[in-house]
Amino acid sequence: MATETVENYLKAIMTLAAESPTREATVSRIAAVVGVTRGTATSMIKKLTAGGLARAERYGGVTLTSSGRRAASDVLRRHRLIETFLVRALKFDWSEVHEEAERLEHAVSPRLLERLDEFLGHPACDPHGDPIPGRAGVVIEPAAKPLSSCKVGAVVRIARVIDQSAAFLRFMAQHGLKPDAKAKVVALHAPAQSMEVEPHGRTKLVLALAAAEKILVHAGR
Amino acid sequence: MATETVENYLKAIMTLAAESPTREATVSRIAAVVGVTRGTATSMIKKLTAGGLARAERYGGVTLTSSGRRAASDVLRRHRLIETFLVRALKFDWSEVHEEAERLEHAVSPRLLERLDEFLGHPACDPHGDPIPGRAGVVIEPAAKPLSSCKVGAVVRIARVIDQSAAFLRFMAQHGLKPDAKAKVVALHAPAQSMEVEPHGRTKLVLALAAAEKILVHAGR
DNA sequence: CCGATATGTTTGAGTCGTCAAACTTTCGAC
DNA sequence: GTCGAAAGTTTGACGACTCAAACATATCGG
Repeated sequence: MATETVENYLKAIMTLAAESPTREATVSRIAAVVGVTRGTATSMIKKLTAGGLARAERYGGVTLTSSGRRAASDVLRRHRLIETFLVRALKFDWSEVHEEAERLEHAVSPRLLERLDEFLGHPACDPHGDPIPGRAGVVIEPAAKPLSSCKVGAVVRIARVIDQSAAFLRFMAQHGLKPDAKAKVVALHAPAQSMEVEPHGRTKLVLALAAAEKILVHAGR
Repeated sequence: MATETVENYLKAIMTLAAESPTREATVSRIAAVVGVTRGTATSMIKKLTAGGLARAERYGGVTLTSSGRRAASDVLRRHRLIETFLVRALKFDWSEVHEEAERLEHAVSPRLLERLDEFLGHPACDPHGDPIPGRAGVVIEPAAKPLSSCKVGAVVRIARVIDQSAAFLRFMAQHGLKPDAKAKVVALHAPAQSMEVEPHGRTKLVLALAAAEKILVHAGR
């Protein structure tokens, strides 16, 4: 079994890869996500490659091997099932659960995890709309595009919230912007790098495009 | 915040002290409970005393200071609330929860812990009958005596099961010997170091006195 | 009282994950 | 094209925890 630290690096690499499928994960980004210096990340990545979990060429990007992907999606499965459980069963606010899950994900046994999954009725997504990998490591990434890419007048349904900082999530919830909620793009202010959004049945608000990029949506109807 | 390792040593010292209030915890026993060599335990205990969590005189026993006791009962509180939650909410068998809790106890935040406590209705005891320390670190050890000390004919109510190995707990449950269950001592075989016990409404069984020592009971009625 | 054995301590070494700082390579702006 | 900043790597050190093995002390049976 991979150590807790290794699991965190794997998770970081996989989420970075999912975040922008164009570019591979870089040492700097991995270091930033895990919260260590670049040097530490380099040596840890060396360990991952030695263990057959990742591939990296010198001064190049980092990718997971298939066994690395399997291990990483297992961590993600644990993380997201725990988040779902905390929200659904223990009535946590979705802004609180990320850090809790960050620690718990390394302490749950396979048995406990399956119990949670069953208890929750095998959910497909966590409270932020992130897909929960299956037991076999299969992730179904629902096709969704950033809110920032939507045109004025578009009606959309929130699919997923990428930025999971507590402050951002509280702000989102306050305006009714949770997964499955509907909203309309009412204006775009290119010079100000912002857009105006009206959540269904709520007062409209202004979002920086940088923020709107962290919100994935389905074309609504 | 004490490190996970430190927490485990504190827990070991406190449970050893509670187990036999006559003798102080010894280095060997602590090492055995934590699962390290004596040398390791010695140096760790030195660290505890340096940190003001324990007192130990050279070649003498180990005791917790008041702040050590507070920290230790906090760990115990977490451990036992988690066990209770796993059994009550997630339908785990009481023989399965010890190891789960052993890992989870280091990963729950104070916030999550209070949520659990509330969810469970502030339970006083865990599934094994072990008292759950209060938030302030107060432990109410219910007066109970080992089953092995009971006379023939005594009717008792199970208070607490000290031996928490999965095999022993499964055996106990199989015979209806769980906390609050009633049983009668039907015979004592001193030469064989065993006793015969009849759980209420069940067929009687033979227990080694060493095993009966690990079962605490109230004088029944 | 004495010695064997159990118990406690010290030492030297190893692993894991980390940092700071020096160093190397890459890459984009000019 | 080159030069400087950004990104990646290496090195040496450290803290936390552990072990094995040599050593010191205590204690119990006779």
